[in-house]
Amino acid sequence: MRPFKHPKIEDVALEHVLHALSDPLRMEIVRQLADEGEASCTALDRGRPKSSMSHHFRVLRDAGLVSTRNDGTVHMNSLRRDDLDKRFPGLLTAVLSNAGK
Amino acid sequence: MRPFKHPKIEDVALEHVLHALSDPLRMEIVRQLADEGEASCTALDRGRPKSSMSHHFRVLRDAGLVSTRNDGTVHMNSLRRDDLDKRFPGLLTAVLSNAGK
DNA sequence: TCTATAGTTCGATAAATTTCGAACAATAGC
DNA sequence: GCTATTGTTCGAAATTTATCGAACTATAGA
Repeated sequence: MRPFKHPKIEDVALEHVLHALSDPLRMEIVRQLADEGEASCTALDRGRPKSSMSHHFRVLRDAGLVSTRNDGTVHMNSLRRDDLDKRFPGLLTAVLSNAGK
Repeated sequence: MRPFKHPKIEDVALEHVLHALSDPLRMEIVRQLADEGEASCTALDRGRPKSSMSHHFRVLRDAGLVSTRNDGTVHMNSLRRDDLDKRFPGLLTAVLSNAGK
């Protein structure tokens, strides 16, 4: 499996970030990544099938929120926090501090 | 025309706010309301038909972002900034300071 | 090489969203 | 009451999104 394509942070649109975060499952994923650092896809499913999770991680990657690296058979996902803080100062902090509401 | 129903601010979900803001036209509306205070629906259309604007304003109202009051035949819309700042501290500021990106 | 594991991709279906014209409702002003 | 203005509601079509099973790919380890 080839490494994934991640958008350059300057190409990331606020609109896409907000859309990615407007799904409860994706918000929960982002929240957990913020709390716990890296995580594999299966570590964050909630009994949902792999194909659904794969879809959501792709949305998060395409929106510039998440970075995925290959480690053996496992895909480790992490929040692109530094990138996002640079591109949209204060946004992630505000969102995460209000997440779950 | 009866006054509109606006959700109580404590019933507003972050998820719905982010979804409402993930549309470029709605983001632009919110941005202008933040800049210029109240505005009528037609003042913010961009050549779009009335029914489309009405739809977007309804999404914004239902998401708790916008308040609409009746003034004669005109509907004046304003951002529920105080309510939103209370419910989601820092969120609107962060979004608006990054809007347009 | 064989097998188990992790995740992607494909295809189909269902649900939600966007868009806009047309008909309708409410108010202001004459 | 009549008319113009503002905006809503309805209905339909087009697009996007979510969901999930099934087939497939890639890697680790025995």
